[in-house]
Amino acid sequence: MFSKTCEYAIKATIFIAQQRDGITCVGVKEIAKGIHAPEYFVAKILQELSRKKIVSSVKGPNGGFCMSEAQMNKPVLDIVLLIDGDGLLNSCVLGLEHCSNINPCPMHHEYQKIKQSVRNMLEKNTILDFNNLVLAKKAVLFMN
Amino acid sequence: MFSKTCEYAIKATIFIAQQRDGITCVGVKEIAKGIHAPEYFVAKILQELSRKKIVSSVKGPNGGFCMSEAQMNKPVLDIVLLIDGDGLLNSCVLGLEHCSNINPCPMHHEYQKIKQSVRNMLEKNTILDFNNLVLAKKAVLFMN
DNA sequence: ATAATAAAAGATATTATTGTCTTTTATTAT
DNA sequence: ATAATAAAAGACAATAATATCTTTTATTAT
Repeated sequence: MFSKTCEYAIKATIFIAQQRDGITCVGVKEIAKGIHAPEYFVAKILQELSRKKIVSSVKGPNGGFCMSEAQMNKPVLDIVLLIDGDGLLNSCVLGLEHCSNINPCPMHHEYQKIKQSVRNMLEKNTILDFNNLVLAKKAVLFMN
Repeated sequence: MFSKTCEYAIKATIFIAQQRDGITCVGVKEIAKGIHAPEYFVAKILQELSRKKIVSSVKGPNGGFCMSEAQMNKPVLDIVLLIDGDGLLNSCVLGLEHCSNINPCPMHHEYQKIKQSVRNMLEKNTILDFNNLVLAKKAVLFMN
């Protein structure tokens, strides 16, 4: 479904959103531990997320990553589009170049429904929504 | 969604199913052209499909690949499970090891619905079903 | 029987993804 | 001002996915 990079990106943002004040920073090390992901790799991903303003970053002592309320209220779709592109939502499930309603691949119509429900679920759920589940201990970001 | 290998596998079987008599063989070259896929690569994939009895193969002159009625009536899910495994249907969307209803990742419940509709669509549609669309010229296996 | 055919099997090459390490730059506390 | 900190940037390494080529084996038409 998602690339590993995208999985880490989603989990990292949900983790960062645990600091609700929008000011307190979380370092890469802590994030990597909190989502059981390779530290250097999430560092790279966070660079990209920071460049594209999905998260904010602060250098130096007490630095790290944080998110404003506005950033937390973005749909998870934003992250997916940034990292994996729109392939999941717009590409043909069988890889045809110009698959469409009028010139479809055999799976096109069946797959349209699924695409739509994927888009819908990524659009309607924000990073904050998912973080709320974690804060309420109704969901986790890693396991042993 | 699917790996390239899996996309080719699905398209190749749908293409082979165009020979409805279950006897007439189609060669790799023709299949590769018919689905716009690299010849040697589909050859490899067809080897695996043949080994697992998704398709039948015949060596020598007039040889190639064909499918019996029983084979055509298998759900596309069989191919997906063989090539990509059950990750799409059983793995956690965020990559957690033991994600479940009682110990879920934040996206778990939302994703369950999608997984279910993917499984459903792969289970209820057979290779023959999709081939019917192609025969009826209501769908294509390649584009220019 | 023999030559031609086509898949099976095995080996190799290329590219993309994932993961790691080092150096540089900006910030902050002292 | 300076040293310590932590992200940014760039380079590199390992692995997996995709793609290609060669040799072997089985089959069939002659």
